[in-house]
Amino acid sequence: MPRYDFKRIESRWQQYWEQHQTFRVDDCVPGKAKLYVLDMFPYPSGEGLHVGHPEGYTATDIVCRYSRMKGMNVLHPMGWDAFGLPAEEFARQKGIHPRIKTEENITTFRRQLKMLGFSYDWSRELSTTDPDYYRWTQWIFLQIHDSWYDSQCVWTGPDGVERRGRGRPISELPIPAEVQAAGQAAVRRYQDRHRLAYLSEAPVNWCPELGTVLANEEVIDGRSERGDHPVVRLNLKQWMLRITAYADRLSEELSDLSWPESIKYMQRNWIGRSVGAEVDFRLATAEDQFSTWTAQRQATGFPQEPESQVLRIYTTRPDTLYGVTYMVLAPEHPLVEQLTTPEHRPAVEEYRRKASLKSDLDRTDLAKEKSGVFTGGYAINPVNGQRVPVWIADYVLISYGTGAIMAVPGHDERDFEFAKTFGIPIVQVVAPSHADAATPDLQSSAFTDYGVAINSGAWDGTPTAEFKTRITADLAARGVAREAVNYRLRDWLFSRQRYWGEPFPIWHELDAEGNPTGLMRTDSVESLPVLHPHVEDFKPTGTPEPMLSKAGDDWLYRTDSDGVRLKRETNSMPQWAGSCWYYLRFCDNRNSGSFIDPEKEKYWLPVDLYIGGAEHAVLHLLYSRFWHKLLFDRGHVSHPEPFQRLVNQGMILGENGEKMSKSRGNVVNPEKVVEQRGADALRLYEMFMGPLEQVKPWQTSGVEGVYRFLGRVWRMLIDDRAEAVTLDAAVQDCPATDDQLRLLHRTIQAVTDDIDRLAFNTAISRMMEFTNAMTEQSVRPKCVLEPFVLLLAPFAPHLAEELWAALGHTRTLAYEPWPISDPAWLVEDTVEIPIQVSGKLRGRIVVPAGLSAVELQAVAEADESVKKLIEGRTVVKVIAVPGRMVNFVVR
RNA sequence: GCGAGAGUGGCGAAACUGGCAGACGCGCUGGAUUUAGGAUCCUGUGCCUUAAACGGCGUGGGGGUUCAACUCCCCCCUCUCGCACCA
Repeated sequence: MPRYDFKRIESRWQQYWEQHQTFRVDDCVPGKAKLYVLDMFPYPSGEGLHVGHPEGYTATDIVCRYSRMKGMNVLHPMGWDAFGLPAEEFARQKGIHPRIKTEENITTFRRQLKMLGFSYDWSRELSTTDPDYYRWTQWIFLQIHDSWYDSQCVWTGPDGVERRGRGRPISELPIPAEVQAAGQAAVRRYQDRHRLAYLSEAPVNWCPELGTVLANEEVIDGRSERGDHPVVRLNLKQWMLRITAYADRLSEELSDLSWPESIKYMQRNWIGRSVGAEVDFRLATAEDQFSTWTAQRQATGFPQEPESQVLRIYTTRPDTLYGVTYMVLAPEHPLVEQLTTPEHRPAVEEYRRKASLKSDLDRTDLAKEKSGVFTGGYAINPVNGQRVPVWIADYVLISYGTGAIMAVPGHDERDFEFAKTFGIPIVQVVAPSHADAATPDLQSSAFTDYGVAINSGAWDGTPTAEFKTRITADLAARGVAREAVNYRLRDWLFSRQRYWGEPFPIWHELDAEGNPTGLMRTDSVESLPVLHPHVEDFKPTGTPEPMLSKAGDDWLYRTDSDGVRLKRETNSMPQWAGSCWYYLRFCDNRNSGSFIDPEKEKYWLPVDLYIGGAEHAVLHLLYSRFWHKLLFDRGHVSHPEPFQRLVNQGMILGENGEKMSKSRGNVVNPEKVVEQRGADALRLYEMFMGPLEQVKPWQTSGVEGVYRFLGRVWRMLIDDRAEAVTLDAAVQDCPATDDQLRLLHRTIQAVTDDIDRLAFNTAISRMMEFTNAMTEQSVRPKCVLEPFVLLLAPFAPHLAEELWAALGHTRTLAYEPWPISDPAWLVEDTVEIPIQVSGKLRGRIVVPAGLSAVELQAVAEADESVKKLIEGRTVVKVIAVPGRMVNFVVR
């Protein structure tokens, strides 16, 4: 009667774990090593769980269950990244508050995850939408807002490492005397400009339909990624976080992390550090002013900001200055107005208008032909006094470097293309350094390699690398250039106009007429969280006016104790905010006095193993590191990095080998699989499919396979013809045979090694081999089966618990010691050795184990079958590898 | 274009440091049990030749190193992912 009834078994043990709080973990347990294993917490979508979720979650669960059995104190939490647009869109369509829909979705996700038997400590559950949680998200924002970046500060952190650059309290920002003299308001404005969270007016991607600005990554071909709505560029005042201040540390400190190289590469690439020079070109308004200006510069040096008559460019190739034949400004560049001559004005205006409608992403589309217009203006090349025409073109971005370039078509692909399109001269100033190298054909493509200088006056013959540093130094001495570092990374646009995100703890001061003065105040820490206001409907305003501005006056306005009238900030934070620090809150999710207790932070952090999809390579994982470093600088956390080891699970494809999607009709619903074959079967199958990090297609027949295996394990121990759950007659309390012990210990060894390597697929195959061999035995000793059940437990915990109980145990096996393999049983008495003749397999002999090379050769040579193989041949050489093979090399 | 990873049976895959290629599972062949189906158990299963493999060929293709190569080196092809006017 008791077939393998997974429904009964799984619900029984899930109830047991819940009732006994089996996986509740204490903080700071003395004498036990800690292990913090983290899953990327899900966005609880209305769709419910996807088969991709249990893949990573099962992997971490195996590691956790295994590590507990090895005696470690394991933190394994789960929560919800639940702010975001979908719930708000739903609210807009159905008129139901996003919180209600969000809670409904969380309930579904929680039920589905519990159904899979993951050993989470559910008492640590959190949602980014809980006021108790986002209270601290707002608090961290205030920490960022209260900080400035002192790039010169040299200091030693609690990790004992000396660093340059530190986020420091704004109160410690040195205020220049002239600012101080200008009064309190000037000082406050000065501070605001230096904060790590600041307001800035910049062109952004505005999506009227969604009612919010979007990050560049969220815009595809001028339309929103979500919903495919049009996106326009608007100048809007937005909150920015100064992540660029941390660019160097974010890039450099990657090297100590155990992360996939590809992810580190992507982050470094995203940060995109480049070293070059800023060079000033005097505008050619009147020839004679150039010499006056250079003489002046020689005396005063290179100024922080260029004068109004000067065009500052950034280049990584100052060695090609003699090859400059034109210059390009981004269409938005402030000097365009001044440079444009009357006859070129209409064309320039038209070009600027068109460019303003394109997003950065559109403009950087490589497939596009180069475009641009001549301004009519000229600048003077500081190396040789040549007049150079100045163009505007959208291949130069205002947001990178100085928003202006010197163009060297001979040695830059983009400039080459542009020069070809507009018939601008191309001058060669670099030649290949090897005399025998072919002369580059500058009619067909640019020569971008390093080489030696030519056509560069006295510099001719200087190698590129040397030339770069020397000419930069030379121009710097003349006050017209300086060394400069640039980053591809931009400051993080941190505000959205949505309702369903964290409100900012910021107030704007109003003057007597009710207009903003530009000065701001923050909510006190005690008054957090800033809760969401009631709004009548969730329709976007249709203007860049944030959703929160629909709130009533009681939420929007107040008068401070000093009588100053204040208006609330009505933007909200992006979804990344909550996911930036959730791993910290899991250590101490009930703390009402602080975002985390320092003792607990010190105990649990950093995360030892973080498993999730690669899609967060540069967003979540970079933002999190940034926040963590700021908290580190401000003394709130003790370790400079949050995630020590990162593993990316590979995507699970549909049965047809394509990405799973509703439109392709190849989506597998994990809940259905659990219903038909059980949670243990789903867990086991997802781990058996192949290596964790590999992309792999779903095979329903594969689920059948592991399900059959679970049935075989069941029948290996349980009499499935009996009425109740009874051990099979073959399972006996007797000593094991040598063969059985060898099998057991080999399996223990292999499964243990495989879990350590996260090679769960091979671990499972070893357990299958064990089961196949043991099932053949008519007597199956308990002392062999018990350790096996423990090995199975991390993979198929429900079945393992049930079998453990059937074996007579009354308590959960979750904390039973992990079996240890006895080396004595890992060695065989005899081994089969392949015999090769000249490298080809020709036979096999059975010999005692542990023979040395010399002994093995002697035994092989004495063997009759081997003698036959080499009969009549001349053996030139014999190679014997102990335990492996013998090779007779014959002529 | 640049960067990274990967190409092994009909399919998912294994092979740790160069040492028996294809473990384990799916599928398929034949059989047992069964009224039948299902379930379960047993058997075989890289390809070719063959009555049979103790023969030949086999890890994307070509070359090389080595007694020995999926593994190391060189060239080429294909696929996946990431980046892609960042001066």
